Amino acid sequence: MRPLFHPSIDDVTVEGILHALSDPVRASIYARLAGLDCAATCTALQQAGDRTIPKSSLSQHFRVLREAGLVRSERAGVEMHNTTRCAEIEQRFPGLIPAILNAHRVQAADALPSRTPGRRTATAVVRKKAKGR
Amino acid sequence: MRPLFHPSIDDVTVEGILHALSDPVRASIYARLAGLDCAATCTALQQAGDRTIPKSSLSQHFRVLREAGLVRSERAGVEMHNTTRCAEIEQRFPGLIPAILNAHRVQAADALPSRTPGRRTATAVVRKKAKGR
DNA sequence: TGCCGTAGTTCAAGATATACGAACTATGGA
DNA sequence: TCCATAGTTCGTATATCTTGAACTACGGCA
Repeated sequence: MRPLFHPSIDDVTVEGILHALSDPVRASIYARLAGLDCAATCTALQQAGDRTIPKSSLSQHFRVLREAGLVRSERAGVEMHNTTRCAEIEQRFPGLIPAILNAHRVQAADALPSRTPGRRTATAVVRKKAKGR
Repeated sequence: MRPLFHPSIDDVTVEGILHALSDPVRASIYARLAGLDCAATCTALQQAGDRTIPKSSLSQHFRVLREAGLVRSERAGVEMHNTTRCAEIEQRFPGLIPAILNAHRVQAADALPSRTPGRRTATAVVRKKAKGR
């Protein structure tokens, strides 16, 4: 089993962060982790919205978050303790993470009243509309 | 030729925006467009860093930006006039775009002094490091 | 009106990345 | 030593991205 890789804060890129958080599952995981004031195990964050993420996918998602520099994962006995690296990132890219988390909140608040279910990315929506090309 | 699709501002998603801007080429295009106070044609933005983007790729990139709700494209004679939809997005997701653009600036300023060339996403960097697994 | 040049789009196929079940590893008890 | 739990890695099916080649749309000019 490869040891977990955490990039130095100087190697963290905007592209990496945006890519990591452009996935609804990862964004949800990260938002919940950021809302906590303590570490969380992977399985504690296995529910995204209405569905349960398979273990293998969950592991990949955590790897992406970790390699983007967004979370720090440390083995603690049989489980894994995940924490955000908010403070470090705030120092390097001031305001970025709060703005993204806030935007996610706005969108979630927006979607609820009309019961719009599982909105996907703009691209996905368009693809669906334009299917019969 | 399909008419150009622009999502209503209410259909614009955070995921779509982050995904669109998580690509270095698109981020560069968008940043330069946002820095302008007038419309720009596609070819005017064809240089990204040191390389020239092929026309077909450029077209795809503009489609992604457009469908994410980030830019508005209007045909003007033989060419295309592209403008950002900053104001609309600022209203829906306050602070998001400025934070991202600022982060890109920080990163660019960071990379120059040490002449670090064409940094890729964190994932790509890691993949390279871990190639001989 | 027909023809040409320019700007951009669409198509197709190869490269690359993602999702997830099955098999595996690491750790802590009993 | 054996088992259960938490997570990782592998393999493969699927989706997305990149880009050259072919195409469309428009304007200008003879």
